[in-house]
Amino acid sequence: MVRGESKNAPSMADVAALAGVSHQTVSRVVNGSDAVRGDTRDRVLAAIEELGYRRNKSARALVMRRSGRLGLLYSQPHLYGPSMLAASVHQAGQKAGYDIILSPVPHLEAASAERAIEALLDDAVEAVLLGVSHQSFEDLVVQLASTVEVVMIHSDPPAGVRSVGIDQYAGAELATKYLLDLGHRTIAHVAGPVGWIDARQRREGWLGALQDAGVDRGPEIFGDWSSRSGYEAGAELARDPSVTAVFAANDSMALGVIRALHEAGRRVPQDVSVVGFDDVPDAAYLWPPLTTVRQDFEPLGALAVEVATKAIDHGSVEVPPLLAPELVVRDSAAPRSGG
Amino acid sequence: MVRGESKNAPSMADVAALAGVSHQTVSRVVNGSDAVRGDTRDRVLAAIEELGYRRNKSARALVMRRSGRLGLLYSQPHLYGPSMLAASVHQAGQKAGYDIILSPVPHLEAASAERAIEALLDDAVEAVLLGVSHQSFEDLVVQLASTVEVVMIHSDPPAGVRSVGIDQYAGAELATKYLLDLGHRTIAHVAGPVGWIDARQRREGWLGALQDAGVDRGPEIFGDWSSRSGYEAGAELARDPSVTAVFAANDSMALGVIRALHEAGRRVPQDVSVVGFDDVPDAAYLWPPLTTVRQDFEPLGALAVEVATKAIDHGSVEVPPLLAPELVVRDSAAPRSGG
DNA sequence: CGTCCGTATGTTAGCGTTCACATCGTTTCG
DNA sequence: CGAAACGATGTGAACGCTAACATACGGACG
Repeated sequence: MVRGESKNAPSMADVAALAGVSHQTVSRVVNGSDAVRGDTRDRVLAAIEELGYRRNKSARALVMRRSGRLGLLYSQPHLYGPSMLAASVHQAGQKAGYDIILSPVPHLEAASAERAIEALLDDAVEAVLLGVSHQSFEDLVVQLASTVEVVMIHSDPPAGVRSVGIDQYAGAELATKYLLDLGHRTIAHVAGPVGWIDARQRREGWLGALQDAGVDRGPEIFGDWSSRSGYEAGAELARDPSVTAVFAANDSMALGVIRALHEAGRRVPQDVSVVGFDDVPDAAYLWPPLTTVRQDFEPLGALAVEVATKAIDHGSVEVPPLLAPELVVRDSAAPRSGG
Repeated sequence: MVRGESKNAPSMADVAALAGVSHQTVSRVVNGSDAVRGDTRDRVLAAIEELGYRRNKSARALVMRRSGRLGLLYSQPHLYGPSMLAASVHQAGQKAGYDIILSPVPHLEAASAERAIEALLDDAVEAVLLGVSHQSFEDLVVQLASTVEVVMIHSDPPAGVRSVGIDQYAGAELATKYLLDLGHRTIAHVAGPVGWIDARQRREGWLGALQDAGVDRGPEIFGDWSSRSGYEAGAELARDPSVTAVFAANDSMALGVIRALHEAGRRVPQDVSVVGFDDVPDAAYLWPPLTTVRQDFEPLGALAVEVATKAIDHGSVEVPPLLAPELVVRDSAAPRSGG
């Protein structure tokens, strides 16, 4: 911007003066009231155009006592899932006429999350969407909910909390049953870190499917969502010849497992089958292409915004059914050989 | 939030009444003025605490004629780079006392980008950071810059435009020289799509390094950043036995290339070396681990915010030097065999 | 033909904050 | 010891908007 060029932004009064009407008429036009005669409206519109008028949201928020803003807190912005969630919430929010404040918290310490929530509250958001499905938030939510509308994005919400989610348990079950159907009987699990709800749900889905099939649980190793941790888990699992299949709690860890298996000379999928979770865009082009469980974040974000806006408007505590994930079969899992 | 529970949020006047002072004194305390006696300040602070008072940003913005907000427009929110950029800008902004409005545009059509910018302008951002290094923005920027401060995040900015960036040319040069040093003489390039500045710069870096070495340019194929397009390019390249090295313009495409090479029976790196760009977190755990060019988004975001705030405060048009990327050597590239 | 009503528009107040200035008590110093 | 200076606090107005009410103008109706 060239220095000194900008005069003060035009206000309704300026538009009104130019159009030869009162500021209230301008307000009516801007807000689409039908109590304005056609030619008056046209004059006002022309004045708005000429001055480049833009309604001042701060003034509006002040007098209406509503910010028109929704906040989304999300962790792990370096991962595909959270980023997509953010994008889809943003898009859905725009469509619903809300401004969305995206608040990524890179490292999930209680302190930084709480600071981020404070910032959101300072911004007077009308609802907080919590895209942080970590245990440490379950207490926080209750207290937060007394201040502002809250929607958790969560597959296993505490009772009475507004939430939306994708069914992580069902997804894990899908993956595990698939491996079972392929004839595998020792299916290891590389779990997400303790404390993460999705990690817990995926682990329980794995456990549940095994139990339903009457199959003993395979070894399990806890990772931290990173491919590095998957690699380390894979190296350990590779030493156990009874393991013919691995279900990893996300695609990154699955990819680390695959590398470790390669290095140990165990072929995927001929010797060991691997299934991931998420279906990141690259999953289909790994070597071998990764069989995984797809979650679709588009409808999730839209649903979250919908629930939030309903909560704001009617105060309803609606918990829509969990969205269903989907198994995407590719080459990284195959029938158990030599069985 | 329990319906009907909330009274109106407390205002300065409420705090003032409780503390037995005027609203102006409360204002002074909240803004850290030193012209308040210690015991008065304590009384005010206590009242703030008791009422859970929060300063109303809208009212403040209205009277100060400043929103205290910075907007970041970024495309490709599904990719690692843009997401990290967003996170780092957000963090740096917070630290600098600005609210950051993150505006991801999923599909880069002119219409949606322009709508996103309008939204940012409606939010009265004091500066727009443009994390969209696409050609189609170069015209837009000029016009936008007459309205609001603009900072491009861009490795090859138009003259006179405030910008920050990572040196894409240098990164590509690094990668190509490395392959050259390894003895490769036919180095193919899988380029990013036409129109993207980073794609252009990386391609030119490849070209430049070859030229400097007096080596003929290898085949080049244009992808679209996706692993799918990398796969398709790789399949084509695999048919050309003279190609012993491939430099892909990002890690996703590199990974697609590797899969295609695998499928064609050409070993990586024994038969063909592959180098990517970005150093996404999974790159180190692919099979084989990917040699790539790392860009660090942390300092980039911080720099962008710094330039923006300086522009707001002093109107300076500063263009700091491009940040240097770094070659990360892993296993996917090796000396040319049989040479 | 005067009254009533509906439609289009204008007027006033107030949202919660900051800024500029006014006030008041207390110290300082000739 | 009185005036000046300073430090702490208060008062009033204004930012740009919307809500509520007031007004003006016309046509319908008895």
